[in-house]
Amino acid sequence: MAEARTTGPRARYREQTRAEIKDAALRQLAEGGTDGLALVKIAKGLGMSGPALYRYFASRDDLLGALISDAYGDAAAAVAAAPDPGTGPRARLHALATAYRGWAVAQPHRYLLIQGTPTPGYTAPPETLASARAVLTPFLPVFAAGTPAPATAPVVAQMRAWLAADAAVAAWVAASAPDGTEAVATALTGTVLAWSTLHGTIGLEVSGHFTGMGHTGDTLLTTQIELLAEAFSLG
Amino acid sequence: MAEARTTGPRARYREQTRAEIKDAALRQLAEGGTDGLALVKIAKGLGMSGPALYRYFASRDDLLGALISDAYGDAAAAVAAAPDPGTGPRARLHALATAYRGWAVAQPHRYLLIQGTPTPGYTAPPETLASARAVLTPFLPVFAAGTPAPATAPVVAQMRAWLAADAAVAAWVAASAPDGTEAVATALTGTVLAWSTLHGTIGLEVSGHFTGMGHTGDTLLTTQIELLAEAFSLG
DNA sequence: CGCTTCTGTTATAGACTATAACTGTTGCGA
DNA sequence: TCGCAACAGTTATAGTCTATAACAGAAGCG
Repeated sequence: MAEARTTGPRARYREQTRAEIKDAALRQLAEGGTDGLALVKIAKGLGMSGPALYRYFASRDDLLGALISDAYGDAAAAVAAAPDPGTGPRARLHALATAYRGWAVAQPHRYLLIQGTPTPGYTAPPETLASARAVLTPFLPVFAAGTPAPATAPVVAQMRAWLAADAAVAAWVAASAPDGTEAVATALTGTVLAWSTLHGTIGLEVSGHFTGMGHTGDTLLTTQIELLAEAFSLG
Repeated sequence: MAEARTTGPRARYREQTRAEIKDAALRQLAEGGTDGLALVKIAKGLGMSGPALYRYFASRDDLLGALISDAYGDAAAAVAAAPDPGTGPRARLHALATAYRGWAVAQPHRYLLIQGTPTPGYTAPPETLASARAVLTPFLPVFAAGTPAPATAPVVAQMRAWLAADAAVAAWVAASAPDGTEAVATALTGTVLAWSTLHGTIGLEVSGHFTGMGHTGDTLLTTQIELLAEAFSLG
């Protein structure tokens, strides 16, 4: 391999082929789950044979990692593209949550990719962690102006400690809530709670645990988010 | 196969071997994840060779299904064994939630087994669904006496409709909250919200998404549950 | 006491990941 | 413009794993 070029016609063709491979992989993923993803089948589908794929992805895990990274990026874009109703943070929060759920429900297999843990000892590469953070970034300003309920005090305290210890996180949050340390801690607290709430409703829905039950993921999410908005007295 | 006997020394030996296989499988699962589970390795570990395992489990999926079913049963037992502080529903709710999280954190691989979706089109067998329901049963009476916040109205309405349409669910809930339809709908609403909350916090924690972040799953869960208790005005 | 059922074996087919060794092609610079 | 180095693709092959087939021995039940 040794540091492949980044420009020129060859690099362009290479990127295109990588994209085609990922497309085919996503199609397989959509119907067979992670187990259904077989490199040899992808290759056959693209008219090439077996080992040729290894020119583009070092291994099956490498391909999966690329798909995960893409999924985070795509999810972050979907959330970032959420409309701002312009009627205050509460409506904005609902818009963000709806956008995230909409993305997840439209492509469950990609959400499952994000949700899952490949292997117990696995730790995501830094680039992926940054993408994961990007998904949550739009939530920060929503909570910055909120007033957290007394029950959230323990989490707020932990967030304060985290912000003091980790400069990178502090910088990330401060960019979205530049109104002083208290607002920063509040923003981070609300965002983490929102993250957990989103994962609770969407994760269960996407995993099919709601089928045959008398409620929709839509209603459940809206209600949970509304409770969260009230806990922060959002206007 | 054809309807194997259920008593006698042979059946007993069979059950013991099945248990040993499942034990070995869980050990593999704990270190290698679902992908690390290889029937041939399990067999080697038990001193038998390869295909012998198929006398006890029809396939890899069959073994995984048994593990999932066991996990649900074990989780339900852990929740059912949660202590009752005796100081009202709010403390009881915290005790139930803590018990569930404790079980999940102690054996993450088994929680991931429950959480995961084997394949997109997969639907759990009825026996497993019943076990899944058993996990939530102790939560029902906690919410039966609560007063749901206005924001939960849409979910309550859907629960009412579900109860009216599905007699089995109605019977299940009524056994834990026999005070009339309104209390029944409230109990079911609270339980579903609690389920979602639990999955949100525990799922993220067990999947390792909290590592390096400045908060603990413990604090986050307690806070979320406290917010839920307030939404139902639990005493 | 013999037969049937159950448990285990080896052999084997088939799918898949991954590497090795080799061949053809293409773009880039001297 | 021509040569070569980097690259894309091939077949062959090793190794792992699931699963079935065919067969051999042992245990229990009537």
